[in-house]
Parts: sequence; structure tokens; C-alpha cells
Amino acid sequence: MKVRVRFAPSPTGFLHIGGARTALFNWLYARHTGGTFVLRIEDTDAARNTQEAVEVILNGLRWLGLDWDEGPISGDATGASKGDRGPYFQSQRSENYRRRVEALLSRGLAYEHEGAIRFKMSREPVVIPDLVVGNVTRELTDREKLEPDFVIVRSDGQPVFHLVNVIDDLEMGITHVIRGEDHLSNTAKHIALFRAFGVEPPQYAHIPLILNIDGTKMSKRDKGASLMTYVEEGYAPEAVVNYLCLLGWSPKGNREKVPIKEVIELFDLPQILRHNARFDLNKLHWLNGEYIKEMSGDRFHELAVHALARVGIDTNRYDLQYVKAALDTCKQKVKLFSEVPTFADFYFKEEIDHKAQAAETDFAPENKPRLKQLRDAFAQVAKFDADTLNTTLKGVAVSSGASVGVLVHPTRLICTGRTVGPSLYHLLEVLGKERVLQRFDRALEQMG
RNA sequence: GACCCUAUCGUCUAGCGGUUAGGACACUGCCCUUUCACGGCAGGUGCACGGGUUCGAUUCCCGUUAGGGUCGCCA
Repeated sequence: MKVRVRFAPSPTGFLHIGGARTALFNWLYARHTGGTFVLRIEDTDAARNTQEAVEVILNGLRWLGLDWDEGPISGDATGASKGDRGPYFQSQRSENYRRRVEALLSRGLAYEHEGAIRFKMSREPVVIPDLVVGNVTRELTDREKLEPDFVIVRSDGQPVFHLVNVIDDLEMGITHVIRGEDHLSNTAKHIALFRAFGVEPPQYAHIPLILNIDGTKMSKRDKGASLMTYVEEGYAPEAVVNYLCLLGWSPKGNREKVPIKEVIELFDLPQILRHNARFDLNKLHWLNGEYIKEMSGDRFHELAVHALARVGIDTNRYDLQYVKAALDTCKQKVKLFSEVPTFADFYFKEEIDHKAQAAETDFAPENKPRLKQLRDAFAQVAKFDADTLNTTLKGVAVSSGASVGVLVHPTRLICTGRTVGPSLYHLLEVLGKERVLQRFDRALEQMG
């Protein structure tokens, strides 16, 4: 039987990083088995769910590169979708639910109570076969012993999650339910419901949760809980996906950076770890740097320009070759696109603000004659390239009796305003003689 | 309160009865480089605790502790 898995998020206005990981594992399993990945929107809470909230999810999945074979095409619940098992929005499936509830009612498996409809739940322990956790025997809690039956349709006529989730999985032919471990206990209800509908439940695989680095639950309020954080902070999607794969699963062989194609080949449900994992931003950061180093210059360029635009730097005002050359000096240096501005903003500013603390020492009075000499030497060079500038600066150091460092640091500060950045001589070359001399003149003037 | 899941360096993990317990991130030195980063070398830190089973337990079983989850007319 062909594998059919699904990701069934509720459009709350953001995509939780844990949800993204659940989507990823479903997608991986579908791709690994040659199965079908279905996207279903659980928008039963009409008041809260908006089209924009659905778009957030769709865009998040697209950003990650998790394409779905069936499901919505846009956030419009009544719009077109792909696949023949729709609708893929629960808000459009009321008739299916109504029919199913009628069937339960007529067979005496559900009953009305205070305007709501309750399902007659098994009083016996339910065994949950789970591909990750193993067989779990779920007994009733003391509270459930008081009242084992549970509401499937509210008194206002709205069906509840447990009901619609099961009906949809059943009608959409879902073969494997891969979801967060927070659903493990509730699975007893789902299994009972499937049987009430006369079918055996799908296979279950409950994956461990992602916790904060301190081991606490990651809630909506925690920084980093939303996938958008990583989009905005300048992470590359392939790095985020790779990192997420490493949480609760391992490619073995002491490997960390693994191309998604290989993950698809290696991935399988039984190897998923059973314990929760903490989200380690340090490792993601490192991994992101690895992906940046290997990405094409064009892709780096595109994402870096975007990062600069985010802080108000419009690179379009500059010559394309200049922008490319400038960004090339940063590619091997940054680990995050949000770091690009601090490495490259000086290329795109006419006036440089010098970091005050560094200026105190670098712009000391005794440095001024040496820097003036360096400025004039730079003005004389025939070819304004890194090698020439390197030898020129060293020559000035010798003739002025200063150490190279005494010239290097102020030069960096004069031209970039910062104490860290790209390789000095290369950055000078890219800036060009005109800008460099301008910046020297202005700084010399400020030194009084 | 009840029920369920889990437990290897600070973090992610390899391990599936006998290993000097391996790797990665992070951290600390040194080298390279007169910025930062990369790279190279070196280093410290771990099988939660207590009982079993076994010739032998990180590995199997039980308990304790700790963490997480669930018991909604939320999803």
C-alpha cells in the first residue's frame, strides 16, 4: 500500500519550529517511501483562522522547501487545491463530519448530552502501536474513569479536533500519522474512533518534542519558537532543515552536514529517537556558516542584498560589479545573513562613523603624521589592488618606524568605522582609491 | 491527583553485554593570520541514583529521582 502522510496544522498566525519539524519528518517519510505528502488545514476555529494565517504556514513550508503533493494552493479555503481527496480545509468539510456523526448516532456509538454529542469511549485500556515508541498501553486516568466519554460535537454544532482529525485521516486515506508526542495520550481516543467507524487506525509514529535550550517547553512566546525568526535572522533554509533533521534523528557515521537528498535515502521511522531534544542555536549558527561557505556566489549575493535592505541599505544605488565585489569579501566570513550589515555596511555609506572606543587609541595624535604619510602613499600607487596596498602599507611602516599593526588598525577604522570586517587590503581595493582617500582626509581632519 | 513517554559530555548524538565510551557544536590553550573568521594541533567535561540478571553491565529488568506530555464543549 502506498504511503500517505499528512501535516495538519491549525492556522494560528505562525508556524512553530516544532510544527516545522513535524512537517519535515512527514515530508521525509513520504519522499523516502515514494509516498504522498498531504497538507491539510485544521481551521475549525473559524473566529481565529484567517487566510493570512494560512499563508504564513504555506510560506513557511515553501521556504523550507517542503512541497506537498495534495493540499491547498493558496490560503483561500474556498480556492483551488491539488489532489482528489479534498477539500483540504476542515472548514469546508462540515458535511463529511455531519454524515459521520449521524452514523455513530444511529449505531448507538455516540449520544446527545446537554446539547453536545458524546462518543462512547472504551472503558478498557487501549494499546497504541507506535513505530517510534513501541506498544503503549494507555489506561484511563482517574478523571476519565469518572467520565470516559468525550465530546465530539459541541452544543453549538461545531465538531471537535479529535473527531475531525480522525475522519479526515480516514477519508484522506492516511496510512501513517507522524506527529508530536504531545498527541500520544490522546491517540487512544483516536483509535477508538477509527474502530467505531469500522476501520483499523493508521500506523502511528509519535516524535519527541523540541525543547528550549534550558529544557523547558517551547511556547509561542519563546524567542525562536517561530520559524519566522530564522527567516528574519538570516538563516539559510537548507541549514535550518539540516539542523532540524539532527534533532531526534541521526544520519550515523559521525556526520552533521548532510544534503537533503541523502537524508531522504537514510531516513526512516524506527530510527527516530524517543527522547525530547533541546534547540541549540549555537549549532544551527555553525551549520548555517557551513552552508553559506559552500553556496554559490549568486545566491549569497541575493540573500546578502536582502539582509542589507532589511537595515535600510539600498545596494541598487551602486554599480552591480562593485556590490558583488564588496559582498565577495564577506562570504567566507559571516555565518548569518543578519551579520552581513556589520561586515559590509561601510561599502554603502558616504560618511563613516568611527567606533568611539577604538578611535581613542587608533586616532591618537602621534598616529596622525604616520597616517598622513600612508594616505599620500596610497594616493601615489599606480594600481590600487590588494597586493600593492599591502606592500605600500608595509613600506610606510618601515619608513615611519612604526609596526604594521599601528597602521593597520587605524586604517581599518578610518575606512570601515569598525574594528572587525573583511580582509583589510581586499576591502581597500574594492572601495577604490577615491573613497579611501576621502575617508582618510575626513578622519585626518577630525584628528585635529 | 491519575495516566503516558523519556534519561550517554553544557547541547545534539554514535553505541544496541566485554569499547582507552566515538563525533559535532560550545568552551579553554597554542599555531596560522598583524582585524574577525576559516584552517591546524592540544585539552577538560558524560553513561542520573539504587537494586537485581550475568563471568561481565552505558547496554537487559525493577524501583527512585528528574524532565516532558495528556486527562477541555482548545487544536
